[in-house]
Amino acid sequence: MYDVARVAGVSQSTVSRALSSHSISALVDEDTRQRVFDAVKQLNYRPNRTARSLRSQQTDLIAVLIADISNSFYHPIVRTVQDVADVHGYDVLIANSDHSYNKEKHFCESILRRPVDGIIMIPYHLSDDEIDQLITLTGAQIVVLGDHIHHPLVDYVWVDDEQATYEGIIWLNEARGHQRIGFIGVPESMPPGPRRWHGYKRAMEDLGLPIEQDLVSFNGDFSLESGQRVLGEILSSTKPPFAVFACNDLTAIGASAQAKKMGYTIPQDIAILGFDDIREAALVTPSLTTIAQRPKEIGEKLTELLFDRIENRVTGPARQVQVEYEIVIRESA
Amino acid sequence: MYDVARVAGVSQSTVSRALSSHSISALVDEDTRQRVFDAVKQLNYRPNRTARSLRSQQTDLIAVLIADISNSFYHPIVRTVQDVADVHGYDVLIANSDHSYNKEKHFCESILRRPVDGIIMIPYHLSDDEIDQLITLTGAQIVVLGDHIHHPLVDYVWVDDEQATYEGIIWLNEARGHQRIGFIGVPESMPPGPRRWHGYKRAMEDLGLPIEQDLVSFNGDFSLESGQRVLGEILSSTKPPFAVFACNDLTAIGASAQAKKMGYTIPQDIAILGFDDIREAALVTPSLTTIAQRPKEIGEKLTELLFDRIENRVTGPARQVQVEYEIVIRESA
DNA sequence: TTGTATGCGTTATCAT
DNA sequence: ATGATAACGCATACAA
Repeated sequence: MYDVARVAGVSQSTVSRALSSHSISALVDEDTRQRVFDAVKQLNYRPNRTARSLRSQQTDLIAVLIADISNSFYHPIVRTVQDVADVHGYDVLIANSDHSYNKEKHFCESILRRPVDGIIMIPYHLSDDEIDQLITLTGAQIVVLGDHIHHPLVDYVWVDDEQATYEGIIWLNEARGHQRIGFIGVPESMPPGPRRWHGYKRAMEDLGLPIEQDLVSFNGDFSLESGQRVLGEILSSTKPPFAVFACNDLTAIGASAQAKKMGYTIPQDIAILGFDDIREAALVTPSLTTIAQRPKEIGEKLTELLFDRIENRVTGPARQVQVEYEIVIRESA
Repeated sequence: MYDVARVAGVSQSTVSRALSSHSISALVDEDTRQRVFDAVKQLNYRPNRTARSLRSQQTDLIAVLIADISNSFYHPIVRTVQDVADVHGYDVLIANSDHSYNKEKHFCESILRRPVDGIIMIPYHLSDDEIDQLITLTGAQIVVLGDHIHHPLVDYVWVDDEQATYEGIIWLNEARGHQRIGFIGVPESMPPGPRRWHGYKRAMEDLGLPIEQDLVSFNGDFSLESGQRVLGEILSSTKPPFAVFACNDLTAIGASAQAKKMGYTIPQDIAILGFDDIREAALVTPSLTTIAQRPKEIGEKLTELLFDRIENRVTGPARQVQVEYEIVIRESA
């Protein structure tokens, strides 16, 4: 910057002013600005973001915490975040939580050392208090996907997956005639799991259907492998025909593969309903009937909410944005 | 740091020394170090990485440039990079090039503004000169996947996909008896494309088989959609039976879907051979016969090479690491 | 409108 | 072994 200043025949602070985009015009003479720009070009000068960050306490960096980069559900979300962030001149840090509370805490530690301007978390196990601490300690804006948070400054995007699951189960009964409907879930500590479980339970109650213990499991972990394993466990204690709702598509696809491997026909012997509508859902055979989320829209909303706050367009209380879902009927149920 | 110094009853510079990990022991008295650590704990102090970066010219940040986060081929690679980087205390920036030269240049621009300690590029279109410039301008270490670079300081990991493709084509003929073998490729500007094309051509020559123009296309772009489109184009100008090699699995899966949609049977009417062995390859029906790469190993090697240099264990001339491939025989060919 | 001077939180050089 | 002190490259309060 000093070099630029020398070439342009001005002081370093004038260069700084000329280059700082937010203080548009007014602060520096048009003629001076031009000289500075010429010098910048001539010297091929680039501002150093590290120095700028140190001084301005702003990093032009956002972090995205997802469960796992290899779960396709997150791709359209992350990709949208990356693209929008890029337009705003921001870079994107991506970390995986593997649905683990410990890794989320680890993530917070990282963020404490390398402050970012904004954080997007999907999903998250942190308590309101922990989120609050993260905010006050780092000064970052936070937006999340999910509705189990109530912090005055944390905007969230949410999908009513309790109701979505409810409707899915009702549909399995009313449209497909299933009486025996199972549930492949995850431990209570994995956020969207319990909500979907409640939707299932409510639906079964409203339908007057018994919940068969043999058809219910919380041993999944959102992975394809866990779907295979859990369906195997179920089949070792009870026999088809039945239908089963899997907490996400990866699990559903695993369950489907396992059922096929054990010689059962889908959906005749075992009907399977998933959740998410990831790309693979349409690719597998039989293709997966599932409750579709709209990840691109989710990504857009999250990023919008975040930049609204990062760029100070919004300072008021937490906002909520709901994104729709829909049942996509394919072959597995 | 000043607060810590006050509590520990030492000077700020002593705190710095006590905390700087590379200057192990020796520099500061064990007793003093302990007092500092206690103070750090008591005050819940965290070093500020931005300030550290400004001073040390080291960012503890690496960037990974991939084509597209939604292509599963990259997931195990990226995930490995993230995990290893985390162990080293590094954060990972991820950017998408969409196989576009312009976006790669854009990426370089970003990196120029926000220096990183290391860069992993897969794939890349940049010329040796451009890479060289990136290195001298940013001081970053660079490692790449692919062998079309010759820079004295850029280590690379490579898979002999020319030979892999060659063997794949030979296999289609010798093991499966195909005489008519097509090629779904990409424009010459997309790095691994040409290498695979050469492997195909060499195999066809060695087999004494004619290359039918109607069965060859460079209109793909590594996407699923392009596979559908290109196979449609091929089918509009010639009729099965034939076999076709697709430049990557996504394209192969698209082609497979299109063939099925148009009423053809795989592999009887149209046999399909892919490249990569992404997770979906085993999931689709018919499951995809493909040339498997070892993405996890690729990720490990890339990260190893990179940190060897970042952490100054290696300073010599560029190293090359070759990773194996193998044909995975499933149902599509 | 421009320049001077200061400090953001570290690391590193130099004395002591 | 420790403590002053000077950068690192920039943004900004204040003075001119």
